[in-house]
Parts: sequence; structure tokens; C-alpha cells
Amino acid sequence: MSITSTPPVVPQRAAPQLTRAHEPLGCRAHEVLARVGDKWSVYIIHVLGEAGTLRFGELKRCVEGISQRMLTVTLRSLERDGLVSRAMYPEMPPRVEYALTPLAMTLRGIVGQLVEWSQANLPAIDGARARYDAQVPGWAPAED
Amino acid sequence: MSITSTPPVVPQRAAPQLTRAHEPLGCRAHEVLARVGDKWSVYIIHVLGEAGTLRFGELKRCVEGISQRMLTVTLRSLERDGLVSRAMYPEMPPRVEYALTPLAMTLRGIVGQLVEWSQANLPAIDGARARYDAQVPGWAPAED
DNA sequence: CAGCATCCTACCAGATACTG
DNA sequence: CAGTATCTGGTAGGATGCTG
Repeated sequence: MSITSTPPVVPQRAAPQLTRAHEPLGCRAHEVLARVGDKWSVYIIHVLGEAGTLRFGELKRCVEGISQRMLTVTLRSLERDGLVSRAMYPEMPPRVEYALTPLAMTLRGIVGQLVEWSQANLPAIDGARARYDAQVPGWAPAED
Repeated sequence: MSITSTPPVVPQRAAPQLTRAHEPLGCRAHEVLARVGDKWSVYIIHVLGEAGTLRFGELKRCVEGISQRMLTVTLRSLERDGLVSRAMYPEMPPRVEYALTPLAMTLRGIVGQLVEWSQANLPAIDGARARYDAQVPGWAPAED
């Protein structure tokens, strides 16, 4: 379990000041991370955070690339987790508006940083990929 | 757990103007988000960030729940993106050590905030789920 | 317009076995 | 120990067609 019981065989190199390896992560936090670490969730939270309130179709247009099904599914999931609120107006034609909940609002900052980081470091990552693909023999550059 | 590399203060970008016209994220950022928004990537980056340097087996124990295959695959992917460095020592038995690259180091702060947020808001999310599951008729509470 | 239901496919990801 | 290779079931997720 704890790697602090280091076998004497392993040479301690470069004096790791961070010996405390097994931070338990609180077990279930992993679960939440999986939610946030969903392909579309972060995207949707970001878009909704920027736009404030959007209807289904608008959202779909903003998140372009997402299928109608995945948008529905993801929104349901986010709604269930209390991150997105859903307001339905039974008019004709129907109108449904989505927005972030206060809970999700506290995520906005982090998500924003994530997006900024992504945009800022895209070139670096592209470079790393190119370098890796070049030096690794039989690696098919299949987008990941 | 302390995220020492980054001040906990979230630089809220000023003026979240609620305009409906939303610029599409530069949209390759989405690609990077998908990488970060991978189930295991954040976890591994976090663990590696805390531990500094870990061998394959140590990592596997730390990220408990991950299969050997997924650890290999995810590490490869992270390595390809220049987020994780891999040092192999062709001894017997073999030893391979993983660590974050400087690039990934700049992600540590954000990932740390994400983890903290997850842990802090787990109860809220649990509550929201319970509430949702209770009020929605035929919803099978199948964990997601 | 906003969705649900259905079908169908591809890939994700675990288990197992084998190698250097 | 640190992988690779292979098989396989589960599910993510797209396409389509239909309702209120």
C-alpha cells in the first residue's frame, strides 16, 4: 500500500523530497473527477459559464461537434449532479433553457484556467506529439 | 494536501459578459481538454505531482483502481503529449521511472484545484444526485 | 424546437498469458 | 519488474425516425 516502505534494493536517487506518494485522494473524489473528466462536461460548463443561459439548440451550436444525443445525455448527467439547471417553458414551440447552478459557478474559475492552459499550451503539446511520433518506430499517429 | 506551486486564489477573468454570441473555443483546445478530461490522466498527473517520481508498480498502487493496461496506455499517451517523462534503466529487474515534465508542472496548480474542488463538493453532488434520483420517476440509479 | 427510443458500431478497458 | 499481445464484453456514442 504505502510505498514509503521502500525495499533496500532500490537506490534512492536524487533525494525525492516528496516521499508521500500514496495520497488516498479520498477515494470518491476520483468519481467526481471522472464526471468533470468527461469529454463534454468541461466544454459545456465552460460554454454555459460564458453565455449564462442557453437553449438546447443554441448550446448544440456552441458545442459544435457534439451529437444531439450526447448533449441530451450529458446535460441530464450534469443536471443530476446539480451542476446545470433546466428550465422548461411548455409553450409552442417548446423552449428549454439551461444554465449553471451556483455549485457549478464555483467551478468556473478552474474550468476557465483549464481552457486557457489548453489554448496556451496547444503548440507545446503539438510539438511533443510530433517529436514523439517521429522518434517512435511503429507508431501510427492516430489522433488521440 | 497542499498545492504549493500555485496560489489558491483563482484569477477570475473579469466581466463574464453573458453574451449569447460565443466564440468557439479555438476548438483545438477542445482536443487538449479531451486529453486532460480523460478519466485517468488527471489522476495520474495529480499523483505524480505529489510524489515527484514513481516507478510503474508504485504508480499502479497509487492510482489504485486502474488496470495495468490502462496505466500503460495512459502513460504512453501522456508521454507523447510531453506531460510525463519516462526514464528506463535496463537493469535486472528492469526499472522505469515516471515523472512530470516542466510542461505538466504548470498544470499542477489547476489539477490540484480540481481535486480540492472534487473533494470539497462531493457531498453537494451526492445530495443533488439523491434528490434527482428521488424526484425522477423511472430513473435507475446506475452509477455512472 | 426539444427531446426520446431504437438500432448499430467502434472503441474502451479488464482479464489473462507471455517476454526481456 | 515492466511491460506487450490477444481475446472479449460493455458501453460510449452516432444515425435515424417519431412525438409534444
